[in-house]
Amino acid sequence: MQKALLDDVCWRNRVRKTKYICGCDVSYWPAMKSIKKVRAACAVYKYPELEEIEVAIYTESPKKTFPYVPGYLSFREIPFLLKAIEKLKSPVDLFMVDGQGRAHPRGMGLAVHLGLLLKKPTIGSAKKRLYGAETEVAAKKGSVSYLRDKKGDIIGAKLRTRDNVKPVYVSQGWGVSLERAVEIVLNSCPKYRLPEMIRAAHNNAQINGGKINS
DNA sequence: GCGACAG
DNA sequence: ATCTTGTCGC
Repeated sequence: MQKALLDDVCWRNRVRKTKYICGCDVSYWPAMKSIKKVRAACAVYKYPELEEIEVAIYTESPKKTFPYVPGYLSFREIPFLLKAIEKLKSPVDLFMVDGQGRAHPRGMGLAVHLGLLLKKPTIGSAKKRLYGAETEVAAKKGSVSYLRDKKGDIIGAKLRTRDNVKPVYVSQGWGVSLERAVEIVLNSCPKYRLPEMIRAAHNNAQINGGKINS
């Protein structure tokens, strides 16, 4: 399915106005075996001011969830993400997800798949590498190095969003150039390692603030 | 066969 | 991903 969907992907930049960016994330409880609750959250932020405009949350107690399998995260999280996204009332120009986009074994990471379904520009911002050859990136905020596939083509970027802090992996989703994606992610990290809208989505998706109870 | 492996 | 606990740097 991922290989087939790749034909519909637009790597060209077709984004002009990015006044409203929505960060998305999903949390599970418990995390490992027999998941009882899943919560997806979306946080719309005004860009580049980074002011929160709206938050939408969707919670469910699914009988069964698609397992986490590296390379197939889309099938596990997209169903929940769509539920939270459809609750949004405010307009969104671009979606940012916590995961890879083009930097994926088949070029079909979560961000790309979601963009195809929504027909909206998307960007993938991940905390760890999934695929691609990487090189060191300078310690200064704003520094970039690139992720390449086996052919040597660039499929993503390793971006330092804070001085001396572990970099984030940025890659194209749908309809956004890598250059633009890197620029947007960097402008969304004024004080923390991760983009503000993703941090907000992550926080709102938390089911038990770090405790085993409730 | 072995190592890697988003969340 | 989630949970726990401790340490290091600005």
